[in-house]
Amino acid sequence: MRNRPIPEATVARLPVYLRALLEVAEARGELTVSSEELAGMAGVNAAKVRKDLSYLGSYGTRGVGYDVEYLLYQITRELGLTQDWPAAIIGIGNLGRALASYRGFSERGFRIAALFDVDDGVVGEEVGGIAVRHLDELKESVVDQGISIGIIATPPMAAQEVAEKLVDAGVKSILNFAPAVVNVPPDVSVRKVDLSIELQILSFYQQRTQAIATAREANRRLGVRPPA
Amino acid sequence: MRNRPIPEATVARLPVYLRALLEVAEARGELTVSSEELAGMAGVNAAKVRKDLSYLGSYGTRGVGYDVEYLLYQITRELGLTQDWPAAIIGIGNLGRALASYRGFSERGFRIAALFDVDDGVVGEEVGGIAVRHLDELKESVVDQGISIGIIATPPMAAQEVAEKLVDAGVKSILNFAPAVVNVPPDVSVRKVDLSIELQILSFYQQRTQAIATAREANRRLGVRPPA
DNA sequence: TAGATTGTTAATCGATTAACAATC
DNA sequence: TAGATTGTTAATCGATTAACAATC
Repeated sequence: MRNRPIPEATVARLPVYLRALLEVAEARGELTVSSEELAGMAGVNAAKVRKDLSYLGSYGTRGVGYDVEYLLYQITRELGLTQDWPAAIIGIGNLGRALASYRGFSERGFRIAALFDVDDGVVGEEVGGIAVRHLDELKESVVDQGISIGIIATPPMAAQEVAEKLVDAGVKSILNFAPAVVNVPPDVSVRKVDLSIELQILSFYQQRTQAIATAREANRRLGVRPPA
Repeated sequence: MRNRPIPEATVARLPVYLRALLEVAEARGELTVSSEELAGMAGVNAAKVRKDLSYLGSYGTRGVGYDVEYLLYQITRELGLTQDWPAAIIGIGNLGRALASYRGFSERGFRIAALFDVDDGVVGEEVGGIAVRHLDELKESVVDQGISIGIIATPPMAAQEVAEKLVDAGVKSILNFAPAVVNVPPDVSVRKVDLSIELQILSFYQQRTQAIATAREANRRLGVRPPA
């Protein structure tokens, strides 16, 4: 099934399959991989893997599996990773610094091309081999360096303003680490990573787990047996 | 509607409403807030807000809206944020350090209670006011300090082993920053934050945006008019 | 009462999954 | 051919949304 828009849920899993395939390719020996194996590595079930991959086209062989190299290439291409998307980080605080020196980005083919801040104590400093520039130079830098991804690592108050500057400079993809919702035109993609929210969601499930454990303990004391 | 399990999608949005409500409460003046306002701040639609909040119980007043303070309390309680869930970070590299000194956690009520690494060059060092201990002391520390959340910030190779140690120590909630899938028993919750995967997904949408722009440009040149 | 806004229903949409025919 | 595994169908499930009666 070609040329149908790929579901969002599938897009979100493609990078997971990609990583699993890279692992298989590294381990060598195996030239093909089954949906069952891939599912195990990705932590999903095999039907989902096959359905997801079917959106890219019919790249498997019945009775055999998927050619590792070929599938790697197809997913890489589908995700747009064959192209260079230089990124800029705005807000060079603790988090911005960690992101700027995060090895994982360059390993996965993403190039941090510029850093920005508004604090004169930070502007000019070199972080991870790149000099921090003033936010006022954002637009110029985006155009000159062909930056296509903006990574917001500012305090929440500044996030919306920075997002607007990025949009004004022509950036169409934003990764937002600031604990704030930013509003952008519909042709701009924003993904939000909020560390505190992740912990808060975890807190909910932790509480639930504990409630279950407490109930079980109460039942045990009362001599209630759980259903077989 | 009480005592129905709250949908996962709703749980994931509660922290967003919480943040919006905190903003409203800070701005004062307004003692109540409508689903419409809340939706605007959270970046969702009003029907979703009302549906989500209805899972917590009927805490709104028709024709008036939601009492800000009361709703704040209910969401806080529902998420388990009235309790103390001490967290430990394992892997004190760049990311681990950033997380250890991340203000957002303490602001949102999460306490980083312990840090662990296996590198003798790092063990003993103090990061964000806490001495890094050796991973071998994990279990002891988890029990002594009542740690209930484990934050994995190790290289991918170590992630599974660390997850098992956490589970063995009795931890039921794990936040995994390592670019690897970890397998845990079904009673343990894992949330995964993968910075590279976020960028890869963004790359897909960036590519799509660009493809659309290119197609539009081609149409323009050919004199094709978009449908009104 | 008139206006505002919730809580809930029901329709719709999208994602998941088991099952199996197709086919290597 | 027999065994293995894909690709696709169809059933099911869960999430979203518009609409509106209930009610402040």
